Amino acid sequence: MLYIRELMSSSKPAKAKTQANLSQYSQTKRQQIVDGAIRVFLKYGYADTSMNRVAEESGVIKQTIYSHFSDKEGLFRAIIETLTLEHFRNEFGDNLSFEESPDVVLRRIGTVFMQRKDDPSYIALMRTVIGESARFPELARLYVNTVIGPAKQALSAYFAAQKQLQISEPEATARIYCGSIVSYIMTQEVLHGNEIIPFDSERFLNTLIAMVLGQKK
Amino acid sequence: MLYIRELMSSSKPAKAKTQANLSQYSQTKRQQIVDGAIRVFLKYGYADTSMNRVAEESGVIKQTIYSHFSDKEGLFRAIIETLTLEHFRNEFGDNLSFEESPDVVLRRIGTVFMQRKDDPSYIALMRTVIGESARFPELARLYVNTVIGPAKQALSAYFAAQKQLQISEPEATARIYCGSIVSYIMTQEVLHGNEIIPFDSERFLNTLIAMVLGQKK
DNA sequence: TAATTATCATACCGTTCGGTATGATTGTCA
DNA sequence: TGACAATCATACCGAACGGTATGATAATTA
Repeated sequence: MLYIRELMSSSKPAKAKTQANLSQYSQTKRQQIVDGAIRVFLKYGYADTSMNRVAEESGVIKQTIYSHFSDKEGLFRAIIETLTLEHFRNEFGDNLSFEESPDVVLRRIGTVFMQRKDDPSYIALMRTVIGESARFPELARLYVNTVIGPAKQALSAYFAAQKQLQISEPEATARIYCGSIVSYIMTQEVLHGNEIIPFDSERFLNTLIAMVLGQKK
Repeated sequence: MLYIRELMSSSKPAKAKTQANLSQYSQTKRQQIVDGAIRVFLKYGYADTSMNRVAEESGVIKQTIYSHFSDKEGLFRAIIETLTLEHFRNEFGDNLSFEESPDVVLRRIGTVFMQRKDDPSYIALMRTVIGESARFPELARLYVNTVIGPAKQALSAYFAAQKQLQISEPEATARIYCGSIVSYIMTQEVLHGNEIIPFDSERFLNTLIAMVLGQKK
């Protein structure tokens, strides 16, 4: 009953105790738990999520959760790690072409980025990671390392490579570009500023792109 | 025992029941509660703050809290409202001079803004308002209305007035300017990115200012 | 000073929490 | 099919929660 949780910690591919996987029956249950926990944790935050509610939402009994995860913290960490890694996969897929003209590239990655504002799970993840960044600083750092860092790095390298743009501070420029969009989403969606101080997202993007492309050395 | 809480709701100046204020003795206790509650709520968030802990931190008995505030939610709302209004007072004090040259003005407000990254209570307030923005959307909207809105509006008006800058989108530009700095603080301080992806704040500001001043029409 | 009012100390209420125990039931696989 | 592992149902544990009751003490005000 205990060795399951060893296999699952940080979702390593299993260590071949008897066979490869405790396939299907158990894995399915684990996925149910993860799916349900994602919904509940992202909706209510860590402190206000009860394990009873997770069990209910997952369609699983509480003991089953504790046979897959050590405790509430372990489950929460696993959930946030999973979501963070998923976001990494999607962030700057293959949008950073060095051959197309910069305005096309900047607009495409800006648009893709901006689309996240309509994804409730993205909004909820931002809120949760930030909201729990005092209690779970290591999860915040994971997010920085996995999502923000690589995105910033990739865009920074792009700016540095596009000599005709004459960008003397590629990293700062990359931070400004991404940060502006993040802040826009934060204000309009996370903080519900939508109806209070509305502003068209395309118009915002246009200004931002013009600013980056038009800056003097 | 009940009329105290009426007087205090939203800190209106009292309705002259017998006299003006229940001066000192009671007011002092209320301030103790608010001060203690600020520390506790900002540190642990709403759900993980217990009224016992607030009482302990405030040096006051639990019943005293409930004679000044209706319940835990009422206390939390009062605390966040207080802090939000305080931030409004300080945000763009008198830094938006229309007579000095734009680079001086932009640098000054940028520097003042950026200094907030070293203020733990500012960091904690950001974290709390965002973290609780699902449970307390009206507090998030209050923050937008009171802090973000006016700041954005003032800077936007400034950009519109400085014709020589040829800024065709003053509001978007104001959002980019403030949003970049907020995002910088968010990444570096709130999410503990300081040691992971360090970047000098002055260098960041220099790039941002140059970008805004140097943008083409 | 006398009466009023707020705070104190302490104990309590019902509920929910994270986590566990027990034993029956179901799925997996040799 | 039989043996074993995992999930189920249910009940329970001690602790902590938000909030209240009671009665004594200290501060305010008339």
